[in-house]
Amino acid sequence: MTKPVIQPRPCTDPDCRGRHSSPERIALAESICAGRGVQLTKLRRRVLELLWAGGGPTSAYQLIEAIQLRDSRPVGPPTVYRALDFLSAQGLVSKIESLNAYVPCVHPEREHERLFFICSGCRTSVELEDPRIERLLAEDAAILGFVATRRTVEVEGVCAQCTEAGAD
Amino acid sequence: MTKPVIQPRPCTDPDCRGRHSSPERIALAESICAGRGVQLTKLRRRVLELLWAGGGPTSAYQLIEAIQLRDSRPVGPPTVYRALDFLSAQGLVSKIESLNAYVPCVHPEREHERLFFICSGCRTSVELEDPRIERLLAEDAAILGFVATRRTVEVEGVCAQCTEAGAD
DNA sequence: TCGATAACGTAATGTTATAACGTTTCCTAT
DNA sequence: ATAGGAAACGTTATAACATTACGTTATCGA
Repeated sequence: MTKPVIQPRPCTDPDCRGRHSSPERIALAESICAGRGVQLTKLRRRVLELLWAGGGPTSAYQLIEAIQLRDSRPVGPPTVYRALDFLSAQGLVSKIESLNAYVPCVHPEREHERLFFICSGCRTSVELEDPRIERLLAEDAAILGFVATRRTVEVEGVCAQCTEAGAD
Repeated sequence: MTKPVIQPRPCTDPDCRGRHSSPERIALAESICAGRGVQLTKLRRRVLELLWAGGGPTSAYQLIEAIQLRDSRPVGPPTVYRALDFLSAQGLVSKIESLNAYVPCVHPEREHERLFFICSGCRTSVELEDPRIERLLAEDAAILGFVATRRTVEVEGVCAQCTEAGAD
């Protein structure tokens, strides 16, 4: 009886809305890092796991707490921020600027800019890709003669479930 | 010999890129607040002036310093943050989330969402309106059943002048 | 001019992020 | 196997951003 091996695979559903198992996404991160010759160290992996476990945008200091709880050892802010920097650089994590919090990226394998819908009711976020918006932003940038390096698109509001569940 | 009176007037150029005199924009803010029956107090006005004078996204603590310099009196963070809250609520100021800094809004008279192009070379920002992007975001939100209350669209990069002036 | 409300002052504190520097780990070439 | 170097991590301190709580002053309508 062998443990079932988790196979990373690219997601081809443009409308999946982030519905993936986190072990599978971690495995995908492993394989992406291996392919690039960069190290997904124990700490970096732990941070990524905690972000997946978080169930929503998680602050750096929440991660610090969580690591201390789970690994029974103290970690300083720089340690966690470095891990977040690495994961961001690899496209495995995004910062939600309007919350000063971090989320795991659902589709690190895709080379797309992401937009986020953030529910103020249940404190969750949904990641989306919309090439049309990317294109318009690129167009506007071109008109200004502006060379874009990073995009932040965040929409705050109330998700369908929270709207149903009653006024917020 | 009378001092020329500055008349606030709506801007009809969709492509003005923020080219307005700041006294004229302050006058416009006055008239908007008067029309709404809210007070653009001395402090709030001073904060707005400083943002116009800043020449780019300005942090709350830079504003605190600037007020102390200019008015020779101490102000605490809450004082400035309250003024920023008021100005934001009136659509006179926007926060640049990716910089934790604030900019005066060029077109408070228009009821549009704004997008910002932020140059990492000269530390300036350009405000733009793009109804097409607004529309796509609304469309995506509708698909998710998401009720949007606030949008943040920020593009970081290098502006035309800085690109010309040499690599950044 | 009284009372209510909005605006502001002040002290303390909470939250987010980075600088600076030393130690460990890991890989590579010999 | 091992010396050298780079990458990753640990630790302390501090910088930067933001809010809570509470008291005082200003403003405005009845």
